[in-house]
Amino acid sequence: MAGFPVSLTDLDKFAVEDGIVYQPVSTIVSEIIRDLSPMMQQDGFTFPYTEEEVVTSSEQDSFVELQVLSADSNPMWGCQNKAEPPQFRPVYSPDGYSSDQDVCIPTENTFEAQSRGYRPDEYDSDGMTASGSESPTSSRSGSTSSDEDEDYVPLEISDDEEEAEDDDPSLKWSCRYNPSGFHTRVSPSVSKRRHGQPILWKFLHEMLMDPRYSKHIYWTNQSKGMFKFSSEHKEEIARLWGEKKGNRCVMTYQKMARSLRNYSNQKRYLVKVKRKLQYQFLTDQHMARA
DNA sequence: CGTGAGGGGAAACGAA
DNA sequence: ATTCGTTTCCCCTCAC
Repeated sequence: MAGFPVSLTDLDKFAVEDGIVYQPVSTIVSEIIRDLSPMMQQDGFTFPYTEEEVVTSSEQDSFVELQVLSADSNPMWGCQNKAEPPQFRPVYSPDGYSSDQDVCIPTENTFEAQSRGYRPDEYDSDGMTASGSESPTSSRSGSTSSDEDEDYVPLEISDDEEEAEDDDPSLKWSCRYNPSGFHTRVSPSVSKRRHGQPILWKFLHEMLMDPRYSKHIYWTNQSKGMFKFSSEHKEEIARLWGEKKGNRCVMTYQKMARSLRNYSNQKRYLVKVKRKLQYQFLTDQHMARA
C-alpha cells in the first residue's frame, strides 16, 4: 500500500530514482495550474498556489491526482471559494477543467511519467517512509486542521494494480471532467468508445453544478457526492437528458432511473442511496475494480 | 386500493 | 461483427 498524498518534489525525486526520463511533475503541475487558474477564478475560486500547498493522491498506476491545500481552505477540497463558506471545495485534478477533455495529460513525456506511477517501493501502509523524504502526513498537516479531515480518505492501491503495472504501455487511463473529485478515471476502452457522446452521470453532474437547475437536482451532501432529484422537476431533468442524447422518444425519469440503476448495480460512477430520489457519486476508492 | 418510487430482466438501439 | 452504454418495455414489490 502506498501512502498518499505525497508532495510533488518527492514524486519528482522518486521518479528520478526509478531512472525515468521525464518532465518533472512539479513543472507539469505548474503548467496545469497556470492553465486552470483563469477558469477557476471565473468560477469564483482563488488558487493560493505554492509548492507546499499542492500534493497528489492516486490509486491508479497511470494517474496522479492533484489537490491544492492551503491554510484557509478546506483540507479535503483545497480551494477557497470567495462567495461561499468552505464546506465544499473541488479537487482540481489533471483531468483539465474541461468537459470535453478525455485525455488530460499535456505532453507525451508527462504521460509516460504518469504511466510509470509514483509509488516508490519504500512506501508502505504507514505512509511514506523513503529515506530523506517528507512524510505525506506532515505535508498535509502543515496546512490543514485535523477536525476538517474526517471526510478525507486516502486512496489505496491494491496488489492487483501493482501487478498490472506496465502490462501494456498502450493501455493508459484517461480521465474526464470532474470538478468535484468523484470518479476521475475512465478505462481506455470506455474513453474511446464514448468519446463525444453524452454520458449520463456526467450530464447529471453538469446539472448539479448549474445553478439554473438547482430546483431540479441538488446536492444533499456534496462532499460525499450525494444528490437528489426534485420530485417536482425530475421529469424535466430526464427530458433534458433525452434531448441531449437526441432520443426519438421522450426520456422519462423512470427510464433514466433504469440507467442509473445499471450504474448502481455495476458499482460504476454512482449508486442508489436508500432515500427517495437520491443517489451518490462513487469515489475512486469505492469504484469497482474492473 | 391507488399512487409513486424502487428494482431488475431482457431485448433493442446506436455510436465507435 | 462486436462492444458498450444506454434505452425501452414490462412486471414486480414496497411504502404511504
